[in-house]
This record gives sequence, structure tokens and C-alpha cells, in this order.
Amino acid sequence: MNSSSSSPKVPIPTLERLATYLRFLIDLEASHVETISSTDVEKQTGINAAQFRKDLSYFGEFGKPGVGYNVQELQARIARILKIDQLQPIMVIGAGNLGSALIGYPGLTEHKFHIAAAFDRDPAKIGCLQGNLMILDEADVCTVNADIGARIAIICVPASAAQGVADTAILAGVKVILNFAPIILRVPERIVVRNVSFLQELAVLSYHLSSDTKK
Amino acid sequence: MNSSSSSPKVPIPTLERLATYLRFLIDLEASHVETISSTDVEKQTGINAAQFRKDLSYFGEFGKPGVGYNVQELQARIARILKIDQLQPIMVIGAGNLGSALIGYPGLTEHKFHIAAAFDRDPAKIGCLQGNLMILDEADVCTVNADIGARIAIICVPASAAQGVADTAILAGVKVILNFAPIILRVPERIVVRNVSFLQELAVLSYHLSSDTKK
DNA sequence: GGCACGCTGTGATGAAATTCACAATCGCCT
DNA sequence: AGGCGATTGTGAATTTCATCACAGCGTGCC
Ligand SMILES: NC(=O)c1ccc[n+]([C@@H]2O[C@H](COP(=O)([O-])OP(=O)(O)OC[C@H]3O[C@@H](n4cnc5c(N)ncnc54)[C@H](O)[C@@H]3O)[C@@H](O)[C@H]2O)c1
Ligand SMILES: NC(=O)c1ccc[n+]([C@@H]2O[C@H](COP(=O)([O-])OP(=O)(O)OC[C@H]3O[C@@H](n4cnc5c(N)ncnc54)[C@H](O)[C@@H]3O)[C@@H](O)[C@H]2O)c1
Repeated sequence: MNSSSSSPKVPIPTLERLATYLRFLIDLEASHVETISSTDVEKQTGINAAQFRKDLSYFGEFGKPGVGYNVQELQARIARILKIDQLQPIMVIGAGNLGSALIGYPGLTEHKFHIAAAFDRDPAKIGCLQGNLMILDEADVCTVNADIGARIAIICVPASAAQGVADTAILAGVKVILNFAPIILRVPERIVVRNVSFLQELAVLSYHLSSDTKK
Repeated sequence: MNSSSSSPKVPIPTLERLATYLRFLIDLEASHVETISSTDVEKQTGINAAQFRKDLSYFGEFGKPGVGYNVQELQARIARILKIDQLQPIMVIGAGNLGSALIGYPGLTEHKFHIAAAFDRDPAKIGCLQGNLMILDEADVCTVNADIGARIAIICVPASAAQGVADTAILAGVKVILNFAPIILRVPERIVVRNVSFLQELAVLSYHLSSDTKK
């Protein structure tokens, strides 16, 4: 109904699934599949066919009745919707266990995310290379980001330091934050935060063990 | 209304929030706060007060009208609901970047999760120590788990290997799976899977950059 | 060419989750 | 002791999300 320029209210779950579709389509493209129908998607991903069509419908019309969707084209259009059709620079703050894992993760580049800079406060880490990325001083976040222009920050510092580095990142021009620290960040209205909580995931799983009480 | 023994239909979002409450309560307890009201929770976490009360109401009555909730007691009861009131054994499969970060993560123990064993297929890693945990051969998952009795598995192997190790884990008696590989696992009905997808999170964030087109 | 089939896009319907609103309860203060 | 402000627990209303169902179009087949 409306083009990708200004979509008024796209449900968050739809956005989450778009990323799943994108991944799926990339894999399909690698397998040289040219066309796919919503029913095929349902068979292979378990996501309801109507759901898939409705998700796409928020952004325009993509498919041909009687045929389906062109894999390559759809993949490109979803990437555009998600603003990852060209390299999207990211800053990582905290180069400990988790931060290092992210820096070394090739999957990010595959999806056009680019870790442009990584920061830490530990003098033993500053100046060291991780892969081909040098760890920078967290005090320089603002000046460095004036060059880099990252609008996405990933926070991988201990909970006690998370609010502080979030504030700094926002000052440096970051618009959205992926937070791995187990606290709820206080940020201005306009800033979007998403939290990743392994503990939360594990807790939900752990709860489900209850049904197997027999054994 | 019904006790913690057999709750018929607890919404998943409620379970996710329970973990958040738990974390929050642990921090409160460390700050020697004894009592808290649902409105306080709203102020400090941003979660609606009625939501908080309704979430708890699925599991019985916890608070006192006019007063609020006893922090310590509530914390203990949520832990019990989530089955993490005593150490919950977990197996990790794949001791690469991400698996290693998890193995070295102290936050797990803090929440009564215990990584009882870690497996890999790489001969260079098998037999090595990470922290005080020895990496075991992935071929031994079944025999080892006969001793350990882990019902939770965390999958940290490449996407191409994920389905295989999931099958193995299920054979070994695992009931629920936390999957970090970017694929949709095919598992029997009774098995609960939760996927953690950093790319999905980043994609949702990246999408939101659109609204800041002015500058 | 025309007909029949398959698939899309979407309004209508249904389910689920969140928020509202208030009666019931508690502890405190006088 | 009794009334009052504060806070809980929860049915009802609202909002959000998922699914259904079908009109309409495109393609290929006869
Ligand atoms: N490791 C995991 O598997 C895991 C899982 C879930 C959540 N987390 C969370 O992710 C965060 C990071 O975990 P981790 O295991 O990598 O911890 P870590 O201790 O290995 O690394 C934290 C890093 O942050 C740096 N740091 C501290 N204060 C800083 C500051 N003000 N500015 C910049 N850098 C600073 C430290 O020097 C260190 O290098 C924590 O909040 C943790 O709770 C980790
Ligand atoms: N590193 C990250 O930050 C990150 C982020 C998001 C998702 N992931 C996903 O998590 C998974 C692991 O990522 P990683 O960075 O740790 O990769 P990695 O390559 O560092 O580690 C993978 C490990 O799995 C082992 N392995 C391979 N096949 C195996 C098998 N059949 N049985 C047992 N072990 C096996 C390998 O030997 C290796 O040690 C991948 O699916 C990746 O897409 C990683």
C-alpha cells in the first residue's frame, strides 16, 4: 500500500521476521533457487504463508500471482528496507569475551554490517589488534565517531558500566543500541534500544522443563 | 489462582519478563531494599505496573495490599517458578568464539545455571581446558550426558552443523535448546527451542535508522 | 484465444497480550 | 477502634498480532 519511504506502523514482529526471510533468501540464492512461493516458505521455515505475505505487504508488492517471488529481487528489497543494502557501520564498546566474539564474527559482514571501531577502557587491551581491528580507548568514542559515523552501537561491557557507555555513545551520535548488559538502559525517547539477554532465554527454557516432571 | 505446580497457559512474554524481574530483584536485594511496589517497578524498569502484577498473578499471590512485595521472598519464588532455585546443568556444544564466551561467563552461575560440559569436534580443542572446564569430544555427548543429566543444550556451532548436533543432543536426553546458529531447527514437538539471532536484532535496529532521515 | 489453475495481496475474523479500572485488603495514624 | 491512603489482584476493555478466506491477476495449457 505504501512504498518503503515512510511506512507508518510496521509491527516489530514483522521486522524480526524480515531478518529471518533475508537470511533464508540469501541461502536460497546460494543454492541457485530463482523463485519461491509463500507456501514454499511455510514448508521450509515453519512461518505461516499468509504471515509471510502480510509482512511483505507493509512495504509494497513484491510477487507475481500464479508464480511467486523472485529470490534475488526480494532479497535485495528486504535488504534495502532494513537499510543493510550497503555497509552499515557499527561501533562495539567493550572488547571482552563477548565483544571479541562479535568482532571475529564473519556473519556480520555477510549481512552488510561492518564493525568500524571497537573500544575498551582496559589499558592492557587498548592498542591491541583483534583480527584486523585495533581496540581504541573508550575515551575517544566521540572523536573517532565523528569520522566513522556509526549510528549503531553494541554494548558489551559489564552491567555497572553499561549506562555510562550508552550515554557516551548517544553523545557521539549513535541512534540505536544493541545492549548485552543485563540492565535496563535509560535513554532519550528518540533512541531505540534492544536488549539481548541470554539469561532471559535460558530462564524461559528452564521453565518449560516443568512439563517433563514424570522422569 | 493456581499454584506453581501446574499452570495451564502462561504467556511467553510473561516468562521473559519474569527473568527480568528476577535480575532486578537480585540487584535490589544487593542494595538492601526490603520491599517494593508495582509502581516502583514501573518507575525503575519501565514495565507497566499492572503488567507486573498480572505476570505474577499467574503463579499465585505474592504481595500485600497497601505495602507491596517482599524483595527477598519474591526473588526466591520467581527463581523457583523458573526452576533455577537450584543448580541447573547445561551442556554447550561448540567451543568456538561464542561458546568460549559463554563458558567463561560468570553471570550464568549467578543465576544458578551451570555449564556441566562443553563439546567440540575439532581435535585441536578436545582435551583443552577453558577456565576449569575440559572440552570433550562431540561424539561422546550421549555417554557423558548419561552422567550429567543436562536437559538444556546451548548450540554454538556453525549453521551447517547445527541440525546434526541438535539431533544428537535430543538423543542424549536434552529437552530444550538455546540455538545461536542462524537456521531454523527441525525438532520433535515436545522439544522447546529458542533462537538467539544477533543479526535479527541488528536488522530491527538498522530499520529504525530510517526515521532519522532529517540529519 | 480462452479457460483453468496457482498464487498474491488484503479485508475480515480470531487469538493473544497489554492496559485500564476498581473492589478488596492491609497497615498506619489518630 | 475505626477510618484513610496506599497497593494488590483481576475481570473487562483495548490494542496488537496472527490467521483465515477469497477476489483478482498472471501464466501456461489446450
Ligand atoms: N560472555 C557472555 O557469554 C555473556 C552472556 C550474556 C551477557 N553478557 C554480558 O555482556 C557484557 C560483557 O560480557 P563479557 O563476558 O564480554 O565481559 P568481559 O568482562 O569479558 O568484558 C568486558 C569488557 O568491557 C571493558 N570495559 C569495562 N568498563 C568499560 C568502560 N567503561 N568502557 C569501555 N570498556 C569497558 C572491560 O575492560 C572488558 O574488556 C556483560 O554485561 C555481560 O553481563 C555476557
Ligand atoms: N561469534 C558471534 O559473535 C556470533 C554471533 C551470532 C551468531 N553466531 C553463531 O554462533 C555459532 C558459533 O559461532 P562462533 O563464532 O563461535 O563460531 P566458531 O567457528 O568460532 O566456533 C564454532 C565451533 O564449533 C565447532 N564445531 C563445528 N562442527 C561441530 C560439530 N559437528 N560438533 C561439535 N562442534 C563443532 C568448531 O570446531 C568450532 O570450535 C555460529 O552458528 C554463528 O553463526 C556467532
